[in-house]
Amino acid sequence: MSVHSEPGDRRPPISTPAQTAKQERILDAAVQVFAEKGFYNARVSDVAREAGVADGTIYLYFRSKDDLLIQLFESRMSAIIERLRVRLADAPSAAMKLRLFIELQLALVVEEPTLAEVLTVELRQSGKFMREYKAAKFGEYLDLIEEIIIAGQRDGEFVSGVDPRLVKRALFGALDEVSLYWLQGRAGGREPYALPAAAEQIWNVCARGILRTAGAPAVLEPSKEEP
Amino acid sequence: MSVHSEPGDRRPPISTPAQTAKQERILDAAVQVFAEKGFYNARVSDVAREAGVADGTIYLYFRSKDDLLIQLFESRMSAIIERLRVRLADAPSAAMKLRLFIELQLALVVEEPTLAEVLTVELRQSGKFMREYKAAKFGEYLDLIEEIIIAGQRDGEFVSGVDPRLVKRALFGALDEVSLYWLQGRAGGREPYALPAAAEQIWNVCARGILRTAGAPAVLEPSKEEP
Amino acid sequence: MSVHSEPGDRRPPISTPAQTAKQERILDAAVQVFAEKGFYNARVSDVAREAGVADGTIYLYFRSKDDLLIQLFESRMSAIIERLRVRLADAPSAAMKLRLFIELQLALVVEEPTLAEVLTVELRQSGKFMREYKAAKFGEYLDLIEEIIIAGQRDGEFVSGVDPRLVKRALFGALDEVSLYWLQGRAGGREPYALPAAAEQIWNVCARGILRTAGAPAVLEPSKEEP
Amino acid sequence: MSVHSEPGDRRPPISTPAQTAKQERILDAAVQVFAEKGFYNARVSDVAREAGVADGTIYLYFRSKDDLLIQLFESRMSAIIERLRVRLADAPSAAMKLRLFIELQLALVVEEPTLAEVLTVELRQSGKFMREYKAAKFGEYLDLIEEIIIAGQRDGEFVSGVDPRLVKRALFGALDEVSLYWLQGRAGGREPYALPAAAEQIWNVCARGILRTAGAPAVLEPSKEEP
DNA sequence: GATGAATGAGCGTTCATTCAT
DNA sequence: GATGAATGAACGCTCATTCAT
Repeated sequence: MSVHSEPGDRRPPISTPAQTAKQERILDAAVQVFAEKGFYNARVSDVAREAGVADGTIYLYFRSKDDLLIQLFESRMSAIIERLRVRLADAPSAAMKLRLFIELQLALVVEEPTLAEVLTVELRQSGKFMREYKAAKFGEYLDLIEEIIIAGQRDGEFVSGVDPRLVKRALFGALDEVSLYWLQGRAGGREPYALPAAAEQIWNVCARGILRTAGAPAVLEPSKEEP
Repeated sequence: MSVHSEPGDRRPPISTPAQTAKQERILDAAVQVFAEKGFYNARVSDVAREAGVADGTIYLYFRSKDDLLIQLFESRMSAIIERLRVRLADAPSAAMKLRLFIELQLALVVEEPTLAEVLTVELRQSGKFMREYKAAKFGEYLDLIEEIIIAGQRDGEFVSGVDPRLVKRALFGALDEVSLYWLQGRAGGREPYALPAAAEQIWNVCARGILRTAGAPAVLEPSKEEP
Repeated sequence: MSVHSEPGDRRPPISTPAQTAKQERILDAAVQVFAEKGFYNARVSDVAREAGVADGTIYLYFRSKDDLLIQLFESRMSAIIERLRVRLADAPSAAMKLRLFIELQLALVVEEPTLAEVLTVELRQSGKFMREYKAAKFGEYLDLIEEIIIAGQRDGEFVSGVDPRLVKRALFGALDEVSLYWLQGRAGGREPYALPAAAEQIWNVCARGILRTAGAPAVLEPSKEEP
Repeated sequence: MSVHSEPGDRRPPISTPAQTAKQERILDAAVQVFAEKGFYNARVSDVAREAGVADGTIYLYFRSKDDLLIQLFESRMSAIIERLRVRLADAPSAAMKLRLFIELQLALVVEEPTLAEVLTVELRQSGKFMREYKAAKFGEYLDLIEEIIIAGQRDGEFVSGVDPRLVKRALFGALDEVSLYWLQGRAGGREPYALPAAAEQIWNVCARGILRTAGAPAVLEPSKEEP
């Protein structure tokens, strides 16, 4: 498999006004198929069948199977980022933004588990070759966290002793793994914890840590009653 | 394979005393190759060449390419778990154990980055089919965290408001992602943070959270000066 | 094949009106190749080259190499059985039918020696696994003989002291071996007997036996002058 | 696979006085294994395991897997031919000899079904490459029949209108196929006819044919009461 | 002589991609 | 643009054969 797209590729991505609906159909089908079988075990013809198009049609909209995964990632991440941006704008403080981010992130997993599965599990799967492509949108996503941390530190809400670049990674990893476990438990008939409750717990740990100490409340109040 | 092959044909794993060195050679080679190319993009003959054996020799020790990955995981995880257990036994408190766990975990990444790469990145890659096999050793690994949390809650060191099953996942995910980013940055010429320093920051967040509040020190002292 | 493949993945046989010509091309090629090299020594790519298609194309029409052999057998035997049925319908008596069967059978070997070679030699070759598949069409073929014997016994033309199930086997075996020898002699530059003449002799032995006895003509007259 | 033995082959067949017992053990094992799985589906290591020797030991006694089959054939056929010769010498007439041949042949199948299976089924299987090797011993075997026929014709016992070269083939084929069916039925839980009774019927057909005619007994008396 | 671990050529099968219709 | 039959490179795995011990 060619990992890197050739510069001389003949088939440029198409963006006809109405026929992009078909491109979207293919992307939706890819989400389903990749979530079910994994990227490497999914065949292009599986995606085609799921999308109700011919195998060759895939190649009118995507350069390759790899490109399908990349565009899937770009497309879905853009929507998620946009949505998060809008929602986060309303939160009055960095703490509230961060808490909301956690809640929204896990809510997304509940609302669109199939998409979440592909984004969390299968995107890692593509290993080496995805890393270059992933960077753009994935970095933008992570920057949402970083911006919150930086703002919180600047405004004195957050301690300054932590590197925002580290925290964004750690928080993303925590949410990702918690989501993954929930998704897999969902498929395997296991139900370890409710994701909304998990969001609250994760926030609490982020906010106050797990050490029991005098003079500091162990848990923050729920978001609705926040002053 | 043709219609005629009996299911019982499978070559059982060998465990000759001295020749198991060859099995180990193959596993080491697999770590290198899978880390470099990813499981799905690695060919069995790549592993054979790296191990300095013929292709067919692989199949004297492993049932299939999949089995090679599974045994790799089992073998390496067992060693890591054992090592962690021994080191953690010395720590005097749950807090110290947890801090040590984080440090040791990230130290492992620095010491054996190739192994870490396979364990964090490529094992997720095998997607659906690895999940069953992964369970055993991976669960054992996660239980190391869970046990620390439970003990800490029982002894009053940790707050009781968090589900240990959730925390173990979240912490693992955080460490995993932080490791992954460090590993990838290493390959890509990027150097975002030193892993030992990252361990300290992660511990601080786990311990005290990121909220700046009066009456509680924002950062815990480094481990050497810990009472 | 890897662990992940669903059992239902199998490509079903296609039966597009015009493209079935390609299936026929492949079967013809398989007859040639199997006759020349034998089933086990023939490679799928040999058949593909002979048919003028790519290797993968074989698998658009046949599930496996084994399936190719099975379908070859079914297809060619069906045609032969049909042809025999039509020709045998005209024969006025059981004796004439049996004689005609022998003649037609050996004539087929002369007309289509390559096909005959595969049918007599190579089909036996697939050993254990063909036995189940062979049963259907092969049994139907043998029943042509059995029906003639039974009718002849019922009508008093044939002696009743022989088991039709035995005779059909014995006659088939005799014809098969005689054909095989002729086919091999053909390839090896030997010419032991003309097959049409052999048909007459076999019929004579079947009809009257080889014992010379008074009161019964040792040989029956040729079929054209039969009253 | 190399079909033809190279003239430069290094390993000449061995015939140490006592250790030939091991060669015999291997041949016996080969009979069992080839009968069970077929020549092409049997592995050399299967034969080695059955014989209780190491894989490599096979190659101390046989040049190749093919050679093992050839020597198996030569060895077993020699024994059978010798045995038949001795028994046939006692028969007083050509007719009695032929009848005895049929009886002995089918008796052998009952006595040593495994050997019979290999000889009738699996030897055909080796297709092209066996043909050259087969000739010698197989021809000698067939000549037993031919000699009987020729003698019978010369002495006026048998009609002269049939080619002995043809009859030997036809009779062999009939016996072979009848044996094969019996052997397969034996494995498949079917029991179509007893082989001793089949011998009598086949002899009757050979002797007198199946046509019912006045002035000639339809069935010959059993062998004990033969004048 | 006997062993059996090691070899590596060989092959059946898959599937991303193309292109004639 | 859409199709899907055709392509053929690629790869996992097998097993006859060898050879160091």
